[in-house]
This record gives sequence, C-alpha cells and structure tokens, in this order.
Amino acid sequence: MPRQPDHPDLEDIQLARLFSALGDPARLRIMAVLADRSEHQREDFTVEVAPSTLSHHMKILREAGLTRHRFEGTRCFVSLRTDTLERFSAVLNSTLELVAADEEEAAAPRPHHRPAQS
Amino acid sequence: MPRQPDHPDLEDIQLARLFSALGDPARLRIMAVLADRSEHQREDFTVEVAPSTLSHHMKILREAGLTRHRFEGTRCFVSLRTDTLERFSAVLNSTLELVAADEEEAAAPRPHHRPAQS
DNA sequence: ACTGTACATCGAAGAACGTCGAACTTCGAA
DNA sequence: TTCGAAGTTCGACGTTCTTCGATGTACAGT
Repeated sequence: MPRQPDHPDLEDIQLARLFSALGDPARLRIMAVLADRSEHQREDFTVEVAPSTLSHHMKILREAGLTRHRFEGTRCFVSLRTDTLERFSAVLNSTLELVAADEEEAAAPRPHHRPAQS
Repeated sequence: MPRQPDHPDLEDIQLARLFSALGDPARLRIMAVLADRSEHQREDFTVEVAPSTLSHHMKILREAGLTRHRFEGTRCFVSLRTDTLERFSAVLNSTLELVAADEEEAAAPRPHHRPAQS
C-alpha cells in the first residue's frame, strides 16, 4: 500500500477529466458524502459495490484531482481537495450542492416535483 | 434524417448524464462554441473529426439534454437548451464560462499562469 | 513471529466509448 | 427525375470503463 498516493498537481487538473470523473452515479454518490467538507473514511461511503470497485472509483476521483487521500495506519481518510475546489469553485460548489440535495431527496421519501400516483 | 430528433424531457435529465456528456474534450470544444448562446451550424464546430464522429458527439449532447437541434432543409442548427441551462444554471453557466475562457486562451498564444521558461 | 484487518492491485469478463468509412436518407437544385 | 449536398445511421475496430473475485501489501495487535 503506497504511503502517499499520487495526487495530480493543481495546474495539471483538466476540466474534461473532472467531468469524466463526475459522470458516474457511484462516484456522484461518493461526492455527495464528501459534500459536507469533512474528512471521511471508507465506512461512510455506503455504495453498494465490492470493496475493490470502491477503491477503483476512489482512484478515479483522486487522479482527476477531486479528492485528497490520507493514510493513518491501515485506514484511509478521504476529503475534498480544497485547492481544486477553489480553482473550479463555481462549478464544483454548485455540483456539491446538487448532489447533496439529490442524496437527501433520495433518503427522505417525500415526492415533490414528481408526485407518485396511487 | 429525422425531422424532429428526440430531446429528453426536462425532468428526465440526470446530472450524471450531463457530466458524462461534458467529460470529453471534443464535446467540451463544441460547448465552447455554443457558449455565446446563439444558434450554430455545423461549419461553426471546427472539430478535427470525421463528420460521422461529430454527429455522434452531437447526439450525446442532445440526449444528455444539453443541446437543442433544429432542422431546416438539409441543414441542422444547434443551440443550448435554455430550460436545462435554467434548471442547472449554477453548474452549467460556470462551465460555459470556463470552456469559453479555455478556448480563447488556446486561440491567443498568451501564457499567463504558466510562463514559458527560456 | 504470527494473525487479522484494511485497503490496493491484478486479471478477467462484459459493456460502453471514440473513431472511421461506407451506406443511407432527406432535401434543394438543375 | 436525376444529381449532389448535408447529415445521420450502420458496422467495425480498438480502447477504455465497470465490475468482480483473488491475490498482494502494509499496518496493528497478540
């Protein structure tokens, strides 16, 4: 296990890569968890995939420049990259708002803009 | 050639699909052309791909809900979908700003945040 | 030193993507 | 009605993605 995984330099981060990383439902759900701007560990990401698949998605987000990974013992802590968030603040902050809203909408069974018909 | 291509309903547009559509350099360049909010035709999209490939990318953008296609004779006119732009205004408007800026930066050989060293 | 935990990496399978040329469709013009 | 132009669709090819189980690696505890 690498003690310090490779995070791309801020100036090497490309917009297309960011969008590509965000263009997957599973990764969007990961971003929704991270939207509170705090550091999270694996157990927080309740994504219904195999552990190896979660690792894969984490790697994509990290290599796109969206997340920062920190190791402590055998544990891995993940958080948003504040420098990337700053450089692409308009796009990313609004994205985080959207995914966080989607998440709580999915959690609370309260239909609003598409009422379920009996 | 279909007289009216299928555009998805506004409420069916998914964020992951939007990002996925934006996650390609060629399509991002198309979006940069459309960023002026006016209607464009094929000649405006100076993307170095075969016509069939351009059609493919156009279809992806259309099916994601980003663009509106209008036919007049044998010609196809493309513009941004204003309803989608409104619903995801924060994300999409900032994205358009970024891609438009990237485009003019690529056009004008004026380095600013990465000065070329002699 | 051994064992277990936490996570990454590998290898493989199937699906999706980007690309092209060729064939097709639709329309306008001769 | 015949021809060409504009654009889409089709078929193919190679690449990349998503997913998994199995294996590997680093650390913590006994």
